[in-house]
Amino acid sequence: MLDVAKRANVALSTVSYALNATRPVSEETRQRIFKAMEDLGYRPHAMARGLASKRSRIIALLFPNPERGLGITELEFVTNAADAARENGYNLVLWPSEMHEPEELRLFAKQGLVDGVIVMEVRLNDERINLLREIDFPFSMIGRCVDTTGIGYVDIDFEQTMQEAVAYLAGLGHKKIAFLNQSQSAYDNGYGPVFRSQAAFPKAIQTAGGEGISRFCRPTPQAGYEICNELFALSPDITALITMNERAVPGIMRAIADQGWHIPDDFSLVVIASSARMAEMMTPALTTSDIAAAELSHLSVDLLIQQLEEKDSAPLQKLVPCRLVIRGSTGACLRNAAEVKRQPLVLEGDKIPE
Amino acid sequence: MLDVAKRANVALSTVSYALNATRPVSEETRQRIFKAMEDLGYRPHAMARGLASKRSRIIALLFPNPERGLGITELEFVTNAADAARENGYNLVLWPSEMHEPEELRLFAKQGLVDGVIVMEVRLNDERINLLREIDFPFSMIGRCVDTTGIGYVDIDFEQTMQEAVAYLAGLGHKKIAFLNQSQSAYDNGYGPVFRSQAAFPKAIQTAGGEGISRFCRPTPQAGYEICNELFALSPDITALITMNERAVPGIMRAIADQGWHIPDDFSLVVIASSARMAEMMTPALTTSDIAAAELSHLSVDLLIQQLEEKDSAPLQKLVPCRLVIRGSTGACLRNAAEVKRQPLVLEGDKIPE
DNA sequence: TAGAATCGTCGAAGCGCTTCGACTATCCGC
DNA sequence: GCGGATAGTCGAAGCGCTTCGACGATTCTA
Repeated sequence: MLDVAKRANVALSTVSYALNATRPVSEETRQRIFKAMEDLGYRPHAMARGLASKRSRIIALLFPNPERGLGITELEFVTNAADAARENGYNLVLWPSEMHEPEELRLFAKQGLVDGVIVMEVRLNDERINLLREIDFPFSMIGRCVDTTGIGYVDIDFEQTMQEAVAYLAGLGHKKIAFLNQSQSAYDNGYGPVFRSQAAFPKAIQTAGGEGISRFCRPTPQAGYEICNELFALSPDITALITMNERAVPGIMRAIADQGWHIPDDFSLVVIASSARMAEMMTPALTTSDIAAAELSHLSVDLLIQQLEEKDSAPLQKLVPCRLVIRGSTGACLRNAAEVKRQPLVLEGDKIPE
Repeated sequence: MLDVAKRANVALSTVSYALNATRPVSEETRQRIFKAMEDLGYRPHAMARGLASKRSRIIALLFPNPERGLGITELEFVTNAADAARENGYNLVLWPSEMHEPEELRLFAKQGLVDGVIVMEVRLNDERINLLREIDFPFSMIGRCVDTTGIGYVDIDFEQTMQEAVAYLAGLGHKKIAFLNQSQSAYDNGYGPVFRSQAAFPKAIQTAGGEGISRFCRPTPQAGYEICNELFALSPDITALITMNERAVPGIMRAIADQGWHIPDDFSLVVIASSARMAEMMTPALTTSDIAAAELSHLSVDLLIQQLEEKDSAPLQKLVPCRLVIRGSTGACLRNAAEVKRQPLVLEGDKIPE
């Protein structure tokens, strides 16, 4: 840096000002400095910069153990967070779940390596959040806890998402709709999506009219199979099912087939808070309500960085609904129609070149 | 740190020596120092440490755009790399594909933010590797290029993986086996897995006896469907198919069903370089050869760090075969048997609690 | 038992930046 | 035409660590 300064005939500090725009520098000098940097192939040293300015321009993503779901959505979160960070001139480090213990987290926060963190898979009552608040460490959330006053978050709009899914099915003529949530234990542990969708379902049913029935279900095909069998035995008049349990889907489809029903003519299936990738793997391709992972992820990063750079601005909070994508697993119920016109099978996913 | 030193009645430097074990410190003093650190809740500042020592203890993962495959494996790579880094006292930053341009990469390497990088999805002739070699920046690879002299890598052992898959099918009595690779363009672009598996297939067939036929296929259900139809028209005596093309699988299964064949009684299907998650989503659950993503990822990190810490040790190179997991999509071919005993349908994936 | 080797510790000099206070030159309003 | 802003620049003091050379105190060796 000293070399750059010499070559441009200015003081060391002026180079710094030109670099960070922290103080005005005449256009002419600026040009000269940048030219010198170019000539010398100079790059400011990240560590030195971080030490002196007390801002590392690194943020951390508190990443959960990828256990539920298919993992594609999680991957999208990660890659998009890294992208968003990069666009803002930041770096993104991954802090795996082993670091989420409050004590560990406190230590890492104190290390000064990162300027702030993004917390994923926030529980309704999350001790990580409590800690971060307590030590006044900057953060934003993907998901949200109960008391969100004064902190920034983005989350899926479960109400809206559920509303749309139910309305769509009701519009198709379905009168009795089932909802298969994730596991009871996830609900008991205060996992937000399970809690919120569980609450949103009856509301949506009420709005749309008709009848609803909901169940929890462990994330396995077997569990999906069993619960659906129970459900169909109890209420054979169910004609459509909404689930947020990706892992159970093969079991659900199996149970439907066991009833002698054909999707979508006899039974409609929609998977919410899912991903397009997985929907396209099934036959028929599944109607889903996809998580806008890229958008959520980008937003959460922007939120945090905004908080980091302008301390005055009120933290943003935003809900993003899932995007309903209609594929081959939904339609009007023709189960008891005299003459059934079978729909052609939909093989989706042919939009990706190569 | 000065406070710690005072409290323990030693010099600043002695605290540093105790912390890093760079010079001997008497057990007694050490105890006193650590006690003082504990009392004061002291944590060394990562940036300062990095600046002074010229080692940031941060490594970067050059992460590809997740386009092919289902993304689950990629996710495993990422999370396990972060874990492995943590276990070694390192942090892992993600460098998305926008940073892979040689010029970008050169700039970031110069910034001194990271000590080394792990390159994923290495092509046979990869300019990122050429650059890193040229500027003598520490790195290791997941995958490998053509000339691997003197550099550390881990990769899937495609020969072994293919060998096992073919041998397994041959052992079941299959005489004519097809292989559906990924796209021709991936092959032309020098994408290692496509290239190596393409070479490994005929070899494996030769070893096992029997007949083989292979095709490239774009990663879409539609493409899988079309190519299989061609294949079956050409050689109706094919009784088993191996594919490395996850995205094409629904189309493949559809084509098999269109022939009136039933899996696994009439036709066997195995997906190689895949993931358990996806196999369990299909009905029947698919026999796969799973990528040991966790192992590969861990190894690549260990490799890099070892290189970083002891410059003398020769770089390790290691091939890890995929793990063949037999599920419901493979069996002896009963297609022309007089009396067919249909196998019970396998619904897998019920091993994950909750 | 002298000299060498080793152990444990200290003080000080940076690492490559940012930022603060100070200084000069220019511009404005009245 | 004079006081007070403001633009543009400089020098120096750190940021919180590591590491080097030095030095007294032990222990070992012939």
